[in-house]
Amino acid sequence: MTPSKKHKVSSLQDLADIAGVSRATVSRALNDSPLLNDKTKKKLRALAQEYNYKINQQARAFRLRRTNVISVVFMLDIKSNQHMSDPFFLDMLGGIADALSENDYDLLLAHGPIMNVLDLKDSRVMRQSDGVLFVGQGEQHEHLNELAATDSRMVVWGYPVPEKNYVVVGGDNVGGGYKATRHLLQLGRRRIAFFGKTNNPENAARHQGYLKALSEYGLHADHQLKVDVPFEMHRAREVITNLLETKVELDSVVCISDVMALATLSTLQELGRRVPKDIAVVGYDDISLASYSSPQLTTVHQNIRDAGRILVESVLGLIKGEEVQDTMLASQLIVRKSSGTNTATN
Amino acid sequence: MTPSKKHKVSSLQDLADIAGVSRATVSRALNDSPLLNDKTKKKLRALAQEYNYKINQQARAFRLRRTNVISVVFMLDIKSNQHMSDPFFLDMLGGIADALSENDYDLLLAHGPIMNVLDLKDSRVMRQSDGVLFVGQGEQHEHLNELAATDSRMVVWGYPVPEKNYVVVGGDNVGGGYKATRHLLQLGRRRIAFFGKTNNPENAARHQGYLKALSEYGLHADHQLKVDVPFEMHRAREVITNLLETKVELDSVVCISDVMALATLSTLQELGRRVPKDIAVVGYDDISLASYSSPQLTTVHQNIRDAGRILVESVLGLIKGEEVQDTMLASQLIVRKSSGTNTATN
DNA sequence: CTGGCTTTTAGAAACGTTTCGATTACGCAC
DNA sequence: GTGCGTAATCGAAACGTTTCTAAAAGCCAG
Repeated sequence: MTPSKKHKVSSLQDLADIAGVSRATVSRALNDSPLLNDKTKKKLRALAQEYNYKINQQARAFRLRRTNVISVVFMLDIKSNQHMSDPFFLDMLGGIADALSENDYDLLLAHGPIMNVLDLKDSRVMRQSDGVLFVGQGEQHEHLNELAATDSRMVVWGYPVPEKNYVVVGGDNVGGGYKATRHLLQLGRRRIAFFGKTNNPENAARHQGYLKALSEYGLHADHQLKVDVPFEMHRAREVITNLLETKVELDSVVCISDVMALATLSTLQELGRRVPKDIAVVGYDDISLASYSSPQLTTVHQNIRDAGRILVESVLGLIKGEEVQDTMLASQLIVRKSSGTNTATN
Repeated sequence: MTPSKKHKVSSLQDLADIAGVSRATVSRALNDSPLLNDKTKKKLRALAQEYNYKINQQARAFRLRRTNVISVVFMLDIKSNQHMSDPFFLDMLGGIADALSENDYDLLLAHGPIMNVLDLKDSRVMRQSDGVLFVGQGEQHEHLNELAATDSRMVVWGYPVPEKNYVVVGGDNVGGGYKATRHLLQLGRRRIAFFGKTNNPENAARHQGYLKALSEYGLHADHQLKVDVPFEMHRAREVITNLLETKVELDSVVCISDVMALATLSTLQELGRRVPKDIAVVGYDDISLASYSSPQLTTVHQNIRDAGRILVESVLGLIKGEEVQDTMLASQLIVRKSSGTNTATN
């Protein structure tokens, strides 16, 4: 039933011996070289199939100096205790993984937290793969820049800071922050808080969008309304509780991520505030769990599948030696009401 | 400032030439071979450092027939539209990644959904790595068994079904399902539903625990209360809404996962049921977002970090040729009340 | 100083692939 | 049938490592 395995075939040479050709010929047949005529190719491929011969990938990688592997590094914010369990990362990872596999590349995961990106410089992560994708910049823009100086086959998900010399793919963070804030303003809210650290370029850009919307409405930012809410649930709860106790006036919140928005939502409800009646909450990322909360979360959506595809295309482009441009993906506000009906606006 | 790079050193031979020794000696120095005396080792290592020489991992992998890479495959349930964004997977992935990096291994991610595990047989995923971890069995126990017949360096997270011939690490699913259900029974609930498909061994075991608890209280299961709730939010909503409209009596729910529990929670609240007063909900997995809901979710916790560590230890054991036993990790019920105080019970 | 032992280093082969330059086979015109 | 140009295949080298076997060096007793 299974193909006969008369001999144990474990190298091109074995197969060549059986076929009575040289191993160069077999190699060419399997790599579809134009130097071989079709009949020979077909014959040899059939033979390979019959003997269940599979090429030795290690030997191939060695010889070709190419692994067909891309590393992915997640830049977590350690200080504010963001851990990898933010579903946004998983969505991103899935998008990247799909795009890679479509291009016949594998994904090597470098798990954080990474204190200093430069430590990666000579690690297997960098040298065992053909290119690297960084998800997020954290506070390490300078280090990333330095790394890019020696190894150019890297692409970063984040925000294009001015003096960078690496390729960036990112969402429209300014626009996203702006739309989220404008939405609240249009609903008549005026005391809009901003929750989350702005210690990395992406978040800073979102905050910039927030400021822009405020100023369009002739408001200026109240520094009491900008709060560094940590990612850890119980600490977030603490901070928010404190804030409300200080009697700072507050009718809505723009959050740096959906996870933070969900923490906020839960805390507010426990403290007896009605959401969105007393305090409205807007998130960022549109993780699938954002629609699982009650009320469902209004949030800023970025197309993560596109992001993954473009990140992959960009790094593969670099590998091929192409000129690669930065990309900015659109951000879209998803307005959800507790009724369960979804609307998208711009 | 940086170490002088007089020559470009790109192989052992180059370094050997500089040092005036053979490349065998350099290789031994870097691999800490007992055949070399310490002085020579020290000298050569210093030289390697000075010239910033880094060993060629591809060549090494080729020569040693060992990659120091472990593949991880997530077995998603495609039919019920479970996608990878379940944070449980990310927690698991993080645990595995940490344990691997402690052992100086890298992680190759095989992204699902995989229709048939046997398709992986000759893929790079299997052959480019030293071993494979499967997270979940899905409905593919038979295929996994078949795969294990040809390649024994695999470990599966799941439930030890009787005729298996692969190593299994898993939580105490029967116990978990039992504790969740008993908790509700102790609170006086009697009409306890079970939400989720039992088409894979893990979930089936949880359901078995559910039945066990019921029978201890002299109840037998009402088939109307066992509901195949899909993972997709809007479909879950539909199914739950339908269930409630049929006027089936119902005072609580045991869910197959936290994600499903969150969907249930949200739907019930939108339909005007009070949770937990009218209907209590218990989840499974203890994802970090389980404490972000309102009310916070009571759930069954499994120590994912331990799980990752044991999975990794098991597969590395297999690689070393050791005899590896199955492992079952304890499950712990985490009781959360909306007050925000957490309690653990057994 | 020599012989024999142990410790240290060298030389060479091997892993399986791709590819360059060389050789053979083929088809066609004369 | 010979010569020639082109198409198809072959042989050998190379990639960088590890490790086996052999050789050299060092040490000590006599």
